[in-house]
Amino acid sequence: MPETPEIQLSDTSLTFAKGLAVLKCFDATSVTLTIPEIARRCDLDRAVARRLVLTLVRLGYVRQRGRSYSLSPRILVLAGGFLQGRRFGLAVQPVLEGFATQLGQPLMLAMRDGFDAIYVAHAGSEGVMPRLGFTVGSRLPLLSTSLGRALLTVEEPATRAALIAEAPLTAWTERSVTDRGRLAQLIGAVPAGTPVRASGEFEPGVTATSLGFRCDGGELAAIGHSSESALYTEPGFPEQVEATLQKCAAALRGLL
Amino acid sequence: MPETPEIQLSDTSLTFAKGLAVLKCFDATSVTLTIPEIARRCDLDRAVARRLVLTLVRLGYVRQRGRSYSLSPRILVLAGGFLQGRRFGLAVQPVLEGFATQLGQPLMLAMRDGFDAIYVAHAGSEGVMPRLGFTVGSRLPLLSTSLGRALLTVEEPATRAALIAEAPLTAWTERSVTDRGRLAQLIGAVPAGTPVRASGEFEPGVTATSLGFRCDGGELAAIGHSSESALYTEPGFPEQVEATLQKCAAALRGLL
DNA sequence: AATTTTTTGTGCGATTATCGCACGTTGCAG
DNA sequence: CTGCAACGTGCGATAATCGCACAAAAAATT
Repeated sequence: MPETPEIQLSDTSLTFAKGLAVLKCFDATSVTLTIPEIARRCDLDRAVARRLVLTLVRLGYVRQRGRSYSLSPRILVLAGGFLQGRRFGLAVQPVLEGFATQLGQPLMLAMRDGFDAIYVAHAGSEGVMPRLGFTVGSRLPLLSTSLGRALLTVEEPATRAALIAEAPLTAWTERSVTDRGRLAQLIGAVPAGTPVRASGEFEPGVTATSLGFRCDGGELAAIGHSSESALYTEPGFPEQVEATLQKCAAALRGLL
Repeated sequence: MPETPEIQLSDTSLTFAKGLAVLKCFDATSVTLTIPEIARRCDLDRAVARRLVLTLVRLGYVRQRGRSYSLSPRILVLAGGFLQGRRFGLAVQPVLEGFATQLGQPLMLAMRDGFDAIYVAHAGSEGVMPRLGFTVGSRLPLLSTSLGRALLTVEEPATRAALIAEAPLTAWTERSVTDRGRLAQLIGAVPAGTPVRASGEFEPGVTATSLGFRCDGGELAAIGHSSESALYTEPGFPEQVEATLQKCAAALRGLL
């Protein structure tokens, strides 16, 4: 199990949970939804879904256009609470930008959330974003990306093993590693702070190197670099990337 | 009134609204909160606050560390639904990046949310972000920034007047315009598509130019540029900025 | 260090907000 | 124009929520 909710069963608010499910069902593929659609997706009665959606409308998180509903930019304010509270704008982003321009290559930062790695920041994004369409909040598969695997290397051994055993394992390309045993070999026992490389497993022709690190506050994160695989054949390039990642991790360790 | 919720009173879920208030009270200045603090901020009974927070913990939106609670990265997934749904990663960001590098200057994109302008994207952020600490989801005052005022210029005249009359008006610097009458002169009657400039009103020594636009889908947005005021004395620079903003707005109009 | 005072965590019954059925309506297709 | 299906919404029964009261912990005071 990824999180340890310590089994707090029924002193949680059911209505609130349903409401959050409604909010969550506005995802990347569902820009606008009608009330019946929402009810079906969340397995709610139409009347219930209606009341919850109207609550979101009244509070400004959702906009109504005729009979269809869509998220309003206000949802970003919630994310802003997280980002600004941890000083992503003031402290993290500048560090990332600095090392990205020094390396001349994009860098990205991710944190784990359950079975996913979540994109939390990036710098020098000219190359990577248009191709993959990543934004803040994008979810990456934990086991099929170097960022995700790097996050695993700093996890407690028990958690690491559990995640390798249970996290979804999809074949994205023909080079994807789909054998959990092989994954355990790759990242099951490496010491924390080992750079992780993946070539063409998630996206053909793209190689990525990532480094997980444990922050002073205890938070886990991973920084990564992604570029065309060809670049990695240039002498010294992999070493340069890894050195930058190490320095960047060291700089970020105290900030989060 | 900014939004028109059309007075849907009591077919909204009270519990859900309270839960969202709890989620919202984790803002930039409150990274970690205890249950009693949350209860006080949201004016809730401690037991109620507890149940709502534990719900957030169980669903993974909040992390518990001893007696204090803080947002988890999962909150970004909600924002990701908005960002990816509108193709910010795939379509919007590349356009922004393109024009930003062409101009050699940072560009930023904002949308209105009530009395605030909300930062939704930026490109070429080396200069502006470290200084102001803006992130996706940052809230800017509508009347005191060029981005905010540009958003007003594309609003319906009635809404525009209402916002000029009612939106908060804080003096950020000594150059801030704090007279609503003067603001009405500046932006109350200009035609949609007029660039808006502000010099040192929000931040001393910084001049910003912004342009509001109405997208094909009806969404309102504004793109802006911000730089040291000195740059604007170079001949041709203001014109170059405005031309870029116009082209960028035209390119974005069909995307949102 | 011991005691007082304040603050916090949580069980339980009354009450109230919520659920989901039912009906009336709207949009769509034949 | 008619029939059908999907949708929006009032209302009573019911179950989830509220907030009090108590216990425990922490903090402040003596």
